[in-house]
Amino acid sequence: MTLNQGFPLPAEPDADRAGGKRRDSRIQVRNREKILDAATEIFSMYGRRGATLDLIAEKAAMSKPNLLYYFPSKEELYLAVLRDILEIWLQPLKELDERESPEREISAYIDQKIRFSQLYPTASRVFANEIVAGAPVLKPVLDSYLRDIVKKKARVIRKWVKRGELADVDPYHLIMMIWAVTQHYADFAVQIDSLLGKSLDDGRFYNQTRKHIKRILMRGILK
Amino acid sequence: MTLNQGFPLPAEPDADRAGGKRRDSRIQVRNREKILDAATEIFSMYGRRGATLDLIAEKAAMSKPNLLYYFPSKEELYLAVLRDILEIWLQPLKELDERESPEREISAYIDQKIRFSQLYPTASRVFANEIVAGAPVLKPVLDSYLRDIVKKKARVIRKWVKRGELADVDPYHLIMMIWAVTQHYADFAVQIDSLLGKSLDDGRFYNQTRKHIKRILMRGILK
DNA sequence: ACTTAATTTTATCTTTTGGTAAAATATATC
DNA sequence: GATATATTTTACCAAAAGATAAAATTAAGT
Repeated sequence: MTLNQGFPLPAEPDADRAGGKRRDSRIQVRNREKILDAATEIFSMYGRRGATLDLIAEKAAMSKPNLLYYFPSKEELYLAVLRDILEIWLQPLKELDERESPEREISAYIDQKIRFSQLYPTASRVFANEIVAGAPVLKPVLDSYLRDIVKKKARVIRKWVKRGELADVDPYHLIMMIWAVTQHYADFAVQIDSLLGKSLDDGRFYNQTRKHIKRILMRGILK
Repeated sequence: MTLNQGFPLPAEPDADRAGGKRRDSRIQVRNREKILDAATEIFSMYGRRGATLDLIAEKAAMSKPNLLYYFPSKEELYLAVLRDILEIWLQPLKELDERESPEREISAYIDQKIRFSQLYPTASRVFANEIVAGAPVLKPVLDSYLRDIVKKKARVIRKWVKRGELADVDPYHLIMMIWAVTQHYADFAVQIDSLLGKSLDDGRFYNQTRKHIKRILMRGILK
């Protein structure tokens, strides 16, 4: 889990690469990934401010200065983590296609969102934490990039409504609702586990959840 | 906003009151409330670990030692905040009554939940933060108290299904869905604001949201 | 007004934390 | 295998943060 290209978050200084020094040696790649994974986990539990480099370093099984050799500061590390998450978080939304039926597209969208919750629950929690905290870092991205994508997709949904393929729903509220429900299973996983003793890791539960969400939501919005 | 009696969270030492010293002077009450409000706000933004006594003291407009005169430690303060929140957070669920129609009861429940999001968005965020972080403090409560209430209410919903008043929905998933959607508007308020430029403070938006959620959800679950 | 108890302030201490410097070690290239 | 470069470790620092002690101030009860 370490994608990341040209993302709408200020990219790392990245002075090299263009400059000429070689980068991305095997060990470089391996360690950066190890750190990003550890950081994701720690940030998901303690938040941006509550997380400490000591904890992250320990989880990544390396010394703190060593960690700082790869990421110049805690803030930079946090940014790197967010950048990775945002990319995969956004992907599914971009794929909503008005030329297909809303039944098929929205169903597929829900599938992708719940899949994300299953595959990257900690990442989802880092993102949730950032937003709940008031998006101190992501606010600019929400205000520009995300805003544009959502606006575009709201238009798609509105088109479906006009064509009479969908009940008269507000596109924005519908999107919020899908986000809320699908992310809930990752973000509030402890609660789910306490109440049901289950998690999305359990394939049976995953499918039951997926189908249940889709059934209620689709029934609620299809004509 | 400072209820709190006999809550399923370890109560503060509270050595006095029984002992004999007078408590709860006017100033005592006022300051504890001032602190709890400030703490709620700071904890909602920075989480349990990220929040600092300095920030809370500043927001409460008093010195840090003065704050510690009222709450013996940061952890105790956090507990006090959580205790208050949990009480009002749980209330609505307890009221689900099988003798009434599901249409009426679930509709009322959604109303109460969204009301909570409107009235106590920061409290909702503190709670969200605690759960997203893995419920380090609330886990025992989730595992016992909440579990029992939810189990009881799941039974109510199941009864409605059996009576044929409700579509064949899984009670737990339904409750999760309602929580997810209603809390989303408080917990992810920044995101909503970025995308729609609206918040539940806006009465018009509040009602539109409420109706929209109810429309889709009720359509999804009623026969 | 005077005494006692409650509240607030000032000064301070210790631990934690983000971060640096510089030496030591490992890796790659020739 | 020598040399340069990349990586890791050790030792450390300054600021932040939770907490305490004790003095100073304010409020309450008589």
